[in-house]
Amino acid sequence: MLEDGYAAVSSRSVAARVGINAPLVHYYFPTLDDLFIAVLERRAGPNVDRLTDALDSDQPLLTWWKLASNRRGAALFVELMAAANHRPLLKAEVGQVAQRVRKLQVDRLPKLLDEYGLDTHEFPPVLIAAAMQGLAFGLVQDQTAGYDTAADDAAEAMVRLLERLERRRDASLEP
Amino acid sequence: MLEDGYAAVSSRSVAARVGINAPLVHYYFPTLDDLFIAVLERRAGPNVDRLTDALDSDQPLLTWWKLASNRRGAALFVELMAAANHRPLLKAEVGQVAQRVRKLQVDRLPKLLDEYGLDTHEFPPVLIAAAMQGLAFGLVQDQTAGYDTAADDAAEAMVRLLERLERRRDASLEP
DNA sequence: GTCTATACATAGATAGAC
DNA sequence: GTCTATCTATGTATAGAC
Repeated sequence: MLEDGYAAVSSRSVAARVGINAPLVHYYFPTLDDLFIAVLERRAGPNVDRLTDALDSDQPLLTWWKLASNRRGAALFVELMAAANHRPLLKAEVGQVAQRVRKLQVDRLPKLLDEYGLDTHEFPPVLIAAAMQGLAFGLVQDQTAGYDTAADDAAEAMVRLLERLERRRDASLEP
Repeated sequence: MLEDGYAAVSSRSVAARVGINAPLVHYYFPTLDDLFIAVLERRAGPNVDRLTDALDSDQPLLTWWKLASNRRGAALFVELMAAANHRPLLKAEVGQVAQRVRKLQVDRLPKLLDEYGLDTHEFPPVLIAAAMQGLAFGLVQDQTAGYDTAADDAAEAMVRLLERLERRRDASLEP
């Protein structure tokens, strides 16, 4: 899926990779939808756990940012998004995962933003959440594609910005 | 492509839509790569022009934001990204377009950010550019998928934030 | 330009032997 | 569980008539 795109995932290609025959893939996953959904499910659980840990860590925003900047995760996400566009069952699953993640973030952000000294009226939690995810995704996508070095510069600037915020939070929490 | 994903774009499916025969598609576009690249090229030109106009308008950031929030554009972008993952020729074209857009943005942002009263040291142009694109893309993607209303809330918050910035710029430009 | 006919690869999925 | 054999649909692409 990462190498050749979701369209290259077939019972035959999967079977060849694992060294079995195509019909056996259908024995475990009756339809390809089942297989795609299984891929999503297997990733979703651990990722939600990692996000939870990040938001509970010493440097919530910075740790979250690094998590969201994972290249494999972003690449897989593109494929799942594109695949979901014409696989209704998969689309519903992606939607459920997205909601769980968003809820987790929005529940914890009000307290965190306050600690960072950010005005939640000017920067609503839901906007911060979308910005973190969207920006990380966009930068990683650019970096992976290797279009130019602008994305690298932006990523470094973002890390510096978050480090400043973490220092500010530390200072306000332990005066 | 928007309805069923890039994988559903075949000489047969395209021909059926336009009411011609499959081989005729190959007459105009020898390979499918040529067809995908033509789709990209036809969109790219006008979009770069629209972005240029936006950055030259009365409300540069707000106009740019609305442009970046276009649903059709975002959906098409997902498909082209995913398709480009396993079509080297298309990938190179996407890369060139991305560079042109990024350069346009980064060239004009320093002056604009100054007018908006934003410190370019704290918020480098390349970071702002990536944030605008990434955030808009993420929100539109969520909205199109219809996962929940969080994306709508975030989009509204973003527009309000940008409107405040535009007012601040107006005040500083015509005192 | 546009068509029919066709070559050839690969897809999803099932039947049934072992 | 795992296999072989197979059905049927669809894909990219080309040859060659009109």
